[in-house]
Amino acid sequence: MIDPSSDRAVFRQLADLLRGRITSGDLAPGASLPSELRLAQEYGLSRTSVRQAIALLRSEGLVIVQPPRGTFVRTTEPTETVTLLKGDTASARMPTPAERRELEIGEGVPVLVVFRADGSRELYPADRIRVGR
Amino acid sequence: MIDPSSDRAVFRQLADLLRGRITSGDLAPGASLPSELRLAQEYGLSRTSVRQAIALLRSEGLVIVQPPRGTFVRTTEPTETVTLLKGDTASARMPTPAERRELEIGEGVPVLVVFRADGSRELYPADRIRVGR
DNA sequence: AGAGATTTGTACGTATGTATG
DNA sequence: TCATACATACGTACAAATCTC
Repeated sequence: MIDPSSDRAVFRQLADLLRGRITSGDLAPGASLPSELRLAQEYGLSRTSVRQAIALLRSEGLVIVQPPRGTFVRTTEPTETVTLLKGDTASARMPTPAERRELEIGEGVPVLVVFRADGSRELYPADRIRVGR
Repeated sequence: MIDPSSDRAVFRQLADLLRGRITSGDLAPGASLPSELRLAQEYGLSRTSVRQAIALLRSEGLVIVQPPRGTFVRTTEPTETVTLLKGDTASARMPTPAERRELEIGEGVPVLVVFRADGSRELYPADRIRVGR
C-alpha cells in the first residue's frame, strides 16, 4: 500500500490513503483514526512520517486532534447564513492565531470576512457560516 | 527573544516573532526570510523547530516556499468580485490537493465555494476572488 | 559545460513532557 | 497508579533543485 521507493513521499502516500478512507465514508465524521504509533507499526513508518501525514490532513481541515485523546474525523457543523446587503462583499482567508482563539475556529478552518458597505467588517468561522442574499 | 524555559513552545515563539515582522511590514510582501539554517543558528534552535515555525506560517497563508530558492512573504493578489444572485450562497473551506493543483491555489489559501440557486457550484481561490452583490 | 555551494524536502532515530482514561 | 497518546525538541543523513563561479 505504501511504497518507500516511490517518487511520492511516504507521508503523502499515507495522507492520501487516510484521506481516501475519510472521503469514501469508511472513516465517518467523528470516527477516530488509529494512534500514531499504531499507524507507524501498521505501515512500517517512523512516527515522524505519520505525524507529517496527519499534519497535512489537519491543515486540510479533515481531522481534528484532541491530545492526548486521539485524532478524529471532523464533523460538519450546522450552517447559518449571513445575509449580504447591497454593496457588501465577502472573502475568506486563514485566521490569525488571535482570531482562532476568539472565534473558536478549529485547525484548517478559514474565516469568512464580510465587508459591509458602511466600511465595517465582520468575521465568521467558515465551517459554521455561509453568506447569501 | 526566545525563551526555551517558557511554557510556549519555542517553534511557536519563533513563529510569533516572524509573524510580527511580517504584519509590521519589517518583512514586506515578496521579501525573503532567512534560510532555515540561518534562523536555527541565529536563535539557537534545531532546524526541526525552525521548520515547524515556518510550517505554521505556511498554514496561515503568510509565507510561500519555493524550494530550494527560499521562503518569501506572500504578495497580495489583485481581487476580482463574483456576483451573488438571488438564492445563491457561498462558503469557504480548505481545498483538496486536486483542487489546489487545478485552481493553482497556494498553501494556506482557502477556496470560495459558490452555490448557485440552480444547484450548480463554482470554486474560486479565496486570495484572488471575493463575492458581492 | 561543469563543479560546488546553498536551500528546502524527506525520513529516520531518541528523549522527555503532559494530559487523559 | 499506570499505560496510552499526542506535543515538543534535539540530532543525523541524504535527495533534489537552484544558483554561482
